[in-house]
Amino acid sequence: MTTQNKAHVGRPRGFDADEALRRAMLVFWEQGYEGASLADLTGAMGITKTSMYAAFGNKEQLFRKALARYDEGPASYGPRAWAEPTAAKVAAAILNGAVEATTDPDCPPGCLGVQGSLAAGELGLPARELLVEWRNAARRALEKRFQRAVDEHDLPPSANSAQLARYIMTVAFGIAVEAASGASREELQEVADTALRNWPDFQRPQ
Amino acid sequence: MTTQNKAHVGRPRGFDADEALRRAMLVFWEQGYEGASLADLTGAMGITKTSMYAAFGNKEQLFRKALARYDEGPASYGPRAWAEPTAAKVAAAILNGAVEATTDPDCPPGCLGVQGSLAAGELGLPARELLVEWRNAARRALEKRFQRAVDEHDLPPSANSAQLARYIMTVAFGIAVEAASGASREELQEVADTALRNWPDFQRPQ
DNA sequence: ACAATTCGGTACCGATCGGTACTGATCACA
DNA sequence: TGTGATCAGTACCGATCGGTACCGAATTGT
Repeated sequence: MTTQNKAHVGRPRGFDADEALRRAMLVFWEQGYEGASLADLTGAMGITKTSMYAAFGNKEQLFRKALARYDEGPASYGPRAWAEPTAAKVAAAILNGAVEATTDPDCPPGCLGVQGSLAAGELGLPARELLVEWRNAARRALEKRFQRAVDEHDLPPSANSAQLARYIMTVAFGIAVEAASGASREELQEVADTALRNWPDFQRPQ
Repeated sequence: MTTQNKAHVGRPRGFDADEALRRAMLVFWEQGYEGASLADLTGAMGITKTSMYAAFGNKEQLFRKALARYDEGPASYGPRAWAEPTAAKVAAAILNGAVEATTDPDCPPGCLGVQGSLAAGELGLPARELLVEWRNAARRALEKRFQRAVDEHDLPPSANSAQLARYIMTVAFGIAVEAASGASREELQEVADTALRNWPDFQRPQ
């Protein structure tokens, strides 16, 4: 029923569930939730439809687990960024991480959390709402980190943590769109550097 | 065969092709190319499947025409922005226009050129590539406008028109993603204002 | 050895996909 | 008023959609 080991009765699983999930993640990443058929998924996972249903539940739950896997892997730069000592370094780590992750030659260009399901028909609505929440959760976490920086006098008292977080996330998501449009890592790194020049510390008085 | 008037023989069309195309555009905008079924489209257009095929060709051509309609309507702020007298005003018009268009209460949130097809399966590849080209064409037009500003000494000689254009387009596309995530017009206007503060004229010497 | 249990695979489910042949009604032109 | 062209609609096409029942084979604890 789950991917967890349970009682040791019966025939053991004949495939690597983690590796299969990783491959499913790549298919969702490249083709989106609605664009990835079960035939595409199970073909890439190297298992049959029945094995997929037994191991992961159904397509929607497979997508949820693939997104969790994405969080632990390609998107893990996010939590690492929040641990940076200063808000400026946090912002730089987010954008640099976004550039790297969206242009990783071993993965599809772009971001699963963006292109996995940005618009969807009726059947794809749960996946779309899952990603909306995923993106907003990331933004709220960044806002929280920036607010802490204000409280610690790392950012000036005039800084608006919600506004800064939304700006950084907007650039990060825009980088993901540009990567999906074929932009290179170098080109997107310039975008990230340009965006980071617009930081409160560097800002001239209005 | 086309939406144009031709010879005046036979029974005339019984529906407004322009209005039908507008409604199809809204469906593609909200549900994406793959998420919009022919039943969804023809239902919203108020016509039958045969009428749609006779008037627009097929689903892919309907999408192309819906995108052209999007260019003439909701995305028409782009060419208007390029006509602004200075590069700074061009950039502001682009981002302000993006904020308005992606949060128009009469249209789905976000941008058809982004969420219409950012990732796709095999059947949706033509639509995806069409939008990749659409986004890159917009960026190249903006780059051209900025290069003209450099030539006219509106922008400093050190300005990199390609880099600036990609930065502005990245923010615009990020705004579209944020709008699709539920961000309000006011919140996104702050993002646009923040991004515009990062303009060469305002930049402190490095 | 036996029984319990889970495996992976085939075959199939009803529904929907994009697309089309055909039909009878409806119009413009002569 | 013919007459021919085009309309909108019904019915249907093969293929694929996500999902499931059932199967013999394989591996476990007893």
